[in-house]
Amino acid sequence: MRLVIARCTVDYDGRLQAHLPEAVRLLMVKADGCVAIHADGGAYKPLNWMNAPNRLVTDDDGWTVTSPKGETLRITIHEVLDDTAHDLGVDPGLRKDGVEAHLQELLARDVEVLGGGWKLVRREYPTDIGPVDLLCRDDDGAAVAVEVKRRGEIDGVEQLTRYLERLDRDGTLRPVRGVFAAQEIKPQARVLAESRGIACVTLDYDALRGIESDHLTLF
Amino acid sequence: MRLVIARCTVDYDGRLQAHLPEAVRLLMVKADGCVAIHADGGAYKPLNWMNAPNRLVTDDDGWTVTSPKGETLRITIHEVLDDTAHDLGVDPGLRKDGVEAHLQELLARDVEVLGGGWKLVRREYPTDIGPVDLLCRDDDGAAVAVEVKRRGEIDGVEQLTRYLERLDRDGTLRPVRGVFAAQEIKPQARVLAESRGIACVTLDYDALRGIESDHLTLF
DNA sequence: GTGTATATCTCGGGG
DNA sequence: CCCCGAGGTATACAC
Repeated sequence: MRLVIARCTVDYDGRLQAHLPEAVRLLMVKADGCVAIHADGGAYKPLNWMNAPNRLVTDDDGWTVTSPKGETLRITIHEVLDDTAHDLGVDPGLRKDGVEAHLQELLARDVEVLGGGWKLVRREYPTDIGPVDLLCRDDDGAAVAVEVKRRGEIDGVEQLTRYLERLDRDGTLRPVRGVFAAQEIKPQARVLAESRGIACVTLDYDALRGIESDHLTLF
Repeated sequence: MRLVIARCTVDYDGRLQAHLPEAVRLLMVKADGCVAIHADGGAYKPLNWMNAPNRLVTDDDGWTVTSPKGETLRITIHEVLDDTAHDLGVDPGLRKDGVEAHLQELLARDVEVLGGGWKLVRREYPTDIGPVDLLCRDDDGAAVAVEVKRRGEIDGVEQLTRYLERLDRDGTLRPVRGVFAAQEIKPQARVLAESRGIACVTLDYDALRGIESDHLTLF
């Protein structure tokens, strides 16, 4: 991600036409090529932008961004006040479903729901391709990776499979079993999971909440 | 504007709950207090954000942002890779050309584009469920309600239909015809409109501007 | 303030 | 690819 603070004027011609008079602004260029021009206010929406894919050409006076759809964004740069770049890597992504987030939290508190004597090692256990929802140890001390979903579909099984493949390279964990836990598991996902030796568990959200309530009442 | 590149995890609790696992991201704090968390891709929308007004409190482990509406954004900062701040000043603002308001304005000046002898009664003619874009009288003095859109889709036809139903209750206007005017009209919208006796007109923005220019040159 | 309509809406799912 | 629907929609404007 490249961040440039510059005094600039901007002209956009595409779905409409827009013009920004000369002022100091932030120019943000992301790794996927998208460009956004931010003022120092006005919520998160930029004044002007171009979504990926597009082509950025620089010259002595500024930048020209063109998209395959025929949009053009011309940024005339009068003065550069700062210019930095950072490699952020691929983001593991947002977990946005309130129910799913809560499911993971509830399950983390009561991993014994998955098996008697199980212990939680940690939530969001990191691997180099992203975090596993839960890493546990079963009653024999064997490692178990758990993927939690609200609706269990094939891509969730694929995701867990990739994590298992990574975790299995760690000698302190190997062998790592997998558990696919969801409120509802699609038949195709169940077939795929079980063909890979991944256990499927159907979660009862209300029952988990009930368990939570019981624990809370203990205190 | 403060720009921080940091390895962080994020939890939002408000209108929903959301969680971001640990990764390197851009934290943007604008002068009005709003906070946005960007990954290195995915258009201009941040992964997570908090609009102004809000309160930002920092501690040893990160930031806590709270809004008056009871939302909280917790940013746990594991490592700071960069931290800069710039005073951008107040932006002179964006000038747009070609949005629906402009189309409506152009058409209001030249309602004869819709039919010879037509007269504008008023723009934004009020009904009890919202304003009609244009109310006109045709060459026979009959009332015509015009809905202007940049892109004519089904919901625009529904909107005009609701207005027509209201206007038709007014004895001084009844019967009221409808015209759906847009730069581009989707086939489904056209079919629905015509099935309801609503005429469709495709607008040529450049031509309307040309007409405007001609008028201007007359002065 | 509440309500309505717009947006370079964005973003994701399904056909 | 388009169509359709939801969004932590945000934003402007009228009542």
